[in-house]
Parts: sequence; C-alpha cells; structure tokens
Amino acid sequence: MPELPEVEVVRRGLAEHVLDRTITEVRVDHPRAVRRHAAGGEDFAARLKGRTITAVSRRGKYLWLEIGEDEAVIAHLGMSGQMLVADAERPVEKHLRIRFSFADAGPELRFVDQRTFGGLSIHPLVDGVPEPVAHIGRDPMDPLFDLDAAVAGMRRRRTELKRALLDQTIVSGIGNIYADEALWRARLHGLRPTEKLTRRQGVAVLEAASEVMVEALAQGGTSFDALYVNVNGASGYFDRSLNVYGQGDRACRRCGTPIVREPFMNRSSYSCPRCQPRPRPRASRVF
DNA sequence: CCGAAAACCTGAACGC
DNA sequence: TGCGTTCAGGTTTTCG
Repeated sequence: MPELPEVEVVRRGLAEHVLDRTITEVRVDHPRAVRRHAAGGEDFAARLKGRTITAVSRRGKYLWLEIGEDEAVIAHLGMSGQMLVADAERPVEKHLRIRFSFADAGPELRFVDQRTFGGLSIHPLVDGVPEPVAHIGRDPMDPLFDLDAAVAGMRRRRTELKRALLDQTIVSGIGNIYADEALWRARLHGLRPTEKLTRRQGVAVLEAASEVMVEALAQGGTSFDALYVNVNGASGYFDRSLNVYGQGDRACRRCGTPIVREPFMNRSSYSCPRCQPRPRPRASRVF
C-alpha cells in the first residue's frame, strides 16, 4: 500500500526514466483510471500528445508529472497503483490501465492498477501544485514543512490522535501503516483525544512519523532495476522493520508484551498494550 | 463547518 | 472442491 516512502521511490524512478522525454501517444485501456479527468479518456490522451515531461514532483501520496509551466498529470496510486517503465515488447500486465509511448522510442510508461482506486488526470498548476493537491498539507520530507503548525493543527481538532495523523490536510503522506509505527515509537495510543494532546506529545509523534518514513525510504529506494520502476507498494521495509503493523500476537520489541490488533475504521490498528496504554475512558457526564 | 461513515474496487485468504 | 465471506485501505462523497 503506497504511503509516502513508496510514492517517493516511484517519483525518483520516474525522474530517472521519463523526465525530459516527449510523449507521442497515450492509450487509455480502462475508463476508471481517468475518472478524475473530467473531460474523459480521449481528451486526456489528446492533450498529452507531443508534450514533454519537465518535472516529476510529489506532495504526500500525490505524484505529478509537470508538462510545461502551468499543467501537470496527477498520478495517484490509490491502493494498488504502479508506474512501470517497460520495453514495448514486454507482455502487458493483467491490470494495465494506461500506457505512454515516447518520441525517443525508448521504454514506455505503464500505469497498472488492480483495484482501480488510483488514477491519472490533467490539471492546471496553482502556486506550483495541481489544483486537487491544493488542500493537501505539506509532508514531513518537504523543506517547508512546519512542525509546530502541524502540531497546532492536530491539537485544534476534536478527534482521536490516529485519525488526525491520517488527515492529509494536516500532515500528508501518513497512511495506516506508518501511523501505527509512529504511535508505537512515540508510545502513544491512537485513541487519545487530540484536544488533550500536549505540544511535546504532538512533536514526538510527528517526529516519529518522519523518522520511520525516512528509514523506510532508505530501504525501499535500493530495490529497483533500471527498467522496472518498482513499486509494489512494498519497499523492503515491509517485513523486516515493522514494529507493530501486522504484528498481532508477536512480542513487542521493547517490552515483550504481545502486540494487539483492534478494529479501526473498517480496518485494523496495531499497538503494544503496555507501551501504548489506552486513554482512560471519558468521565461520563450523563446520569 | 465539522467529523463520522459509507462507497468505490479486486483478489487472496479463510470458513464451512 | 467450491462457494460465500472477510479483509486489505486512500480518497471522495454523503450524511448527521
């Protein structure tokens, strides 16, 4: 599941393999992959023909290819999206949705997406970011990321800490996996109410999120060959270094207590019941 | 305006 | 063996 580190791996791969190349043809094989492009698949393809990719950028989990000064192709990977660089002769993937050919006759770019939560679309750039990205907060790897402002943003909310971490308008790039990992590192439970979060706790959990994503990027960035811009969503980080995510019943690496899995928003949260004690239930006012 | 929850998808894993 | 159910989860949309 691509979160910030995985998307950054893809961005780097694309910067290496498609930057400065001119598109000659785009084929859209599945309409759902361009559903966010309001004018439709034919318009999407027509508008890219002859354009040159001038930059490959990212904010949080959003990735985009700039085509000149004022337009960009957003690529959101959703749950299962991949951007693959492949020789045209290579057999097509089962879930191939969109393919780009280039004027230099080099390898093509393929957008492959099994679950079709992802997609591509063209938008004007506004203050340097595509329109649909305007409401997304800066991520912790952004040089202009403002830690104190992000902490203040979380504390202003009246919700639970993990929900705030997943809110892409406050801090972007954090998904379910890195949220759980950051909470474990900061020794905080995701159910803690944000209005009672201290500044110090807020700083601790965001710094932990930043650290874990930097470490994941360092591992994930090492594993793709020249013609395959990886990306299974699985940076090498997945199995080896996760402390809580997916580790139900395994011993906590700090204290040995079995990690517990709890339902959370139709999915799961993992935490150490000893290192990350649940908040006390709110004193009941009724009665 | 805000937060919670449903909806959108496919395939692997699991239970009977 | 095979069928039905559950789970995975980022973002947008809908609801209260």
